[in-house]
This record gives sequence, structure tokens and C-alpha cells, in this order.
Amino acid sequence: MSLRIYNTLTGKKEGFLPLRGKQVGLYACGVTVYDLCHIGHARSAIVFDVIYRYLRYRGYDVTFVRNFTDIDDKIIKRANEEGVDYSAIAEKYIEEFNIDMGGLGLEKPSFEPKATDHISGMIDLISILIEKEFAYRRDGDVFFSVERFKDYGKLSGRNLEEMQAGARVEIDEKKENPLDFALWKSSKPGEPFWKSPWGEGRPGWHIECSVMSQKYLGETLDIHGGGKDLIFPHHENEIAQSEAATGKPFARCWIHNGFVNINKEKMSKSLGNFLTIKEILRQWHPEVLRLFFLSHHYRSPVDYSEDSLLDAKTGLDRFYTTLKTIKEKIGIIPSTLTSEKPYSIPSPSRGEGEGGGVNLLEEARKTIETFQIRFEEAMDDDFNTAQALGYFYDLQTVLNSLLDLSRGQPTDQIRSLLDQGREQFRKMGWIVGLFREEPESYMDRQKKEGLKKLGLSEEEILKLIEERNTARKNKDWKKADDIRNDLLSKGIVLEDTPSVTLWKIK
RNA sequence: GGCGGCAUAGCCAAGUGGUAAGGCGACGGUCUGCAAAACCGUUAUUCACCGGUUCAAAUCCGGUUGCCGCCUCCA
Repeated sequence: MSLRIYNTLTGKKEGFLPLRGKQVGLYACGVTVYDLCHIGHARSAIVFDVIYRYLRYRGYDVTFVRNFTDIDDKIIKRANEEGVDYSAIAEKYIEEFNIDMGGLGLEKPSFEPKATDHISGMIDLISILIEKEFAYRRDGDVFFSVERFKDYGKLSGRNLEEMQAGARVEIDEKKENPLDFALWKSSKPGEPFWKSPWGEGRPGWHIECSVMSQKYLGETLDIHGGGKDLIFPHHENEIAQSEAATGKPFARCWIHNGFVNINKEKMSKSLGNFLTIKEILRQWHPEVLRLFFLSHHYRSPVDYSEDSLLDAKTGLDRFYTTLKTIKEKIGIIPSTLTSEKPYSIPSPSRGEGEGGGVNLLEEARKTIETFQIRFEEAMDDDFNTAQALGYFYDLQTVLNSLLDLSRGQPTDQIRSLLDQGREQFRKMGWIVGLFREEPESYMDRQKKEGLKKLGLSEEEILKLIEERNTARKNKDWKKADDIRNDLLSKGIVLEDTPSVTLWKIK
């Protein structure tokens, strides 16, 4: 099996074949830094993070570029509102972006170029487009002529006539065709500007990506991506200007992720359902958000709600509980024991039926050993993380069965299987960015944050547990149950194990 | 108006020709003083609806209904 990716350009899943052997150039459109990032940005970032990780796992040497749009009308507007320089706004939100991405546990891209660092490259590219007569000047502005680029519309699957018929395009007297887009905009008094052959001004939005991607990755990219909303006009325009200038294909494969809705509504500032990454991370562990997103295919829309995040949290808690139990059972030192010939242990709760005597160990071994290949198959199929995650649940179930089988001391064989399973969690978990934390630390964090929310202290809980255990020793079940119910009503669940009583947040 | 997407159990969700993954929830069992956790089992003869192609369709084709996105800044 080899990697297949859905290409927006062709509308099909295609075998992935980089232009230069194992070298892969990956470009993802980043953000315009005029405000805090929201949960939609988080999804896009996580999707491309996983793609980046998986490609490297598959042995590709990936150069990953994600840009910052740090000059644009919205930034200028914001700067005017706050009475500061546009660059102060850009810097502030770049910093916030970095904090957010760090909080989400994302890998750093190879390069994170800023538009304003590449103005001269943009001027060069625009000059070429004028020279080749794909672009025209109007006063201090420069526009790209969509009519002169014959493939215009190939990415978004439309043609010029259709789009003009829709005619929801702002009429600009200066443009030859309403769909023409600005490569260079002359600056109004008081606006930031750069000098150019066409006068003082600033670049249009699309040109930066053409320039920066070319600079870091060459004229033809292996993969270019971003949110679905960027297909038109942004990516369409990037293709037009890049291919018009170089005469070469701009990107071989286009990947676009779907949107995030909130409670079934499109997220937008006007609806007031705009959730920032900071707000999410205040409430949820970053891996909860990841598990939630990656449980859906990256191209599908996904509906954010408290309930779905809670589902994801329940799942993640269980994973970490399993990992913690394994750690307690076999310690942290990887087992070097080789597995011996499997011996049959009658399954404790599966005694009847013709399947009696099913070799649970053999089943577990198979699940653990085939996990990686199944995981890879799922990821190879257009990064089907939902499927891949499904296999983690399967793996978890057999590991828990093994733990159940070895209530006392695990046999060497079980120990070895548990260790192998845990190793898969670590190794494949890296690709999806999950299970990165030490289980105890994860659990502790959950407890601490839970206690804070509930307004309880660990001391009083431990005191009540002790009191209850005394009652249990005296077989005072009434009192013991009262204490347990009391704690439960406060949101604390108790778990009696043979040795100690554990507690956790409900 | 144009273009595109989606519709799978109570909920979330994978599955694009070979007879419905997985998660959450619910229920029954094992374990337990009782619970909890974990495990085992049950929970869609069926994939919005109607036709068609095929030995075979959730998957392909045509139509109907409903929802959503893009066409304007947007991840």
C-alpha cells in the first residue's frame, strides 16, 4: 500500500508521488494576524500537523512552510482602531498564534515566513506578470487579468461566464473584469506602504503565497493546502499568478480541510459563536481537541459542541487509564522477554458456546502485531484518522483484557504483549499527536483542574476515603455507602481496588 | 441564479461494488459487601426516498426530498 491523497484539483484520490524522490514540499496557508485564532484555525493546523508528521513517518524529507499574512486591510483597520502601527498588531498576534499552536502541541514548520519580509520578491513577480501581459496597471494599482489566464477556475471548478453571471462581485471601475484581483494596491495617506515601480503601496493578498512558496519550495509544490474556504478565490488566484509567471504547474496536489460549525451553526463573529483557541484550551486538554477533530475525516465539516468534546474527553481518559494501569503493572522498563509458545487460558467470561477455549492471548497477539499495519493502511487512505483511531480503541480493548487476565503478577508473555501494545501507543500516537503525556501527569492534571472547578480539596477527599475505609473494615456498609454517595453528589467517584481506594472526577 | 458537498443506530462516526469499523450512551452478565473501573455479551437484516445498472450497491447512474458550503474577508 502506498499513500493516496484526495486532490481538490482533480476531485479524485491519487497516489502520492513527490516530484523529487523523497523530498516533499508542503505549503499550508497560515493566518492573517489581526485577531486571536479560533477553533477553525486549530482544526486546519492540526490537520496539517498530522499530515506533516505522517509524511515524515513514511520516510519523506518534508519541508513544511506555513506563512503569516502580516499586512492586509484588516490589520490596518485594527491598527487604526487601536491607534498603533500595523506592525504592532501583526507582532502581537503572531506571538499569540505561537502560544496557541504550542498549546495545541503542534510541530514547528520548517519555515514560517512573513509577507512583509518578501515584498521585493513580490515586486519581482508582479513585474514579470506585467511584462508577460497577464497583469495591467491602473494608476498606482496593478491587477491580474483573469481573462488572459486560460485555466482560470480550474481549481474551484468554475468558469468565468458562470462567475460573472452570479455577479456578487464588487464593481471596481478600474478593473477590466470584475473578477480581476489586485496584485499591488496603492496606499492611501496614512497607510503603511512600500516603494515599488508603480508607486507607494502594498501587496495584494494572494501574491505573497506565490512568492514565499516559490522561494522555499521551488516553482512546483508537492502539496498545497488550507481551509476549504481558500479554494476560491485565494488558491485559484495563486495558481493563476504563479503559473502565468513560471509556465509550470504550481502545486501537484491540493488538500483542503472542512469547516468547524458550532452547535450546527457556522461560526462567525456576527452570530457570537466565535470560539478562540485560548477559550478551548482553558476548558479542555489539547489532546481532547485533537481526538475530537481526528475522529472526523479532515474533509468533512465537523460540529463542535460541549457534548462532543465531553465524548472525546471520556475516550482520552480511558486511554490514559489503560496506559497508566499498564505502567503500574509492568513498570517503565521495556520488556526484553521474548514471547514463548502461546498457552491457552480459558477466557473467564466467555466460557460457553462452541468458542469455548478461545485463545485470548493469541487474539491479543494478533491485534497488537497487526495494529501498525492497519494504522498505516488507514492513514495511507487519504489520512483516514477516524479509521486509524478506531484501531487504537481495538488495541486498547485487548490490552485491557490482558490486564484483566493478570490481576496478580502478569506472566512473561502477557508482560511482553502489554509492553508491545504500549509501544504502539507511543509510536503511532506520535503521528496523531496523542498520548504524549505521562499517564500519571495526565491524570493528576485532570484531578487538579477538576477539583478547582468543583471547589474541593484533595485533603478532604482523602480524609473521607479514610473514614469510609475504616467503616468498611467494620463492615459498616451504611456509613461507607453514605460517604461514597456524598462524594458522588459532589462529583467525585470512588474506586475500590484490592489494595487502595482511588478517586477521580466524575 | 451558478457551482459543489452531505444524508449510515438514541447521539457521534468510518466505510465508494462483495454483503454494515469504532466511540459515547443504554441494557444484561462476570468481578465486588454493594458500587466503580475493566472485561464479556446485546443494541442498524440495514445505510433519506423512488427507480435503474450489476451475479452482487450504503457504495455506480437518473430522479425526489432535506440540510450545508462556496460564488464577498474567512481555516
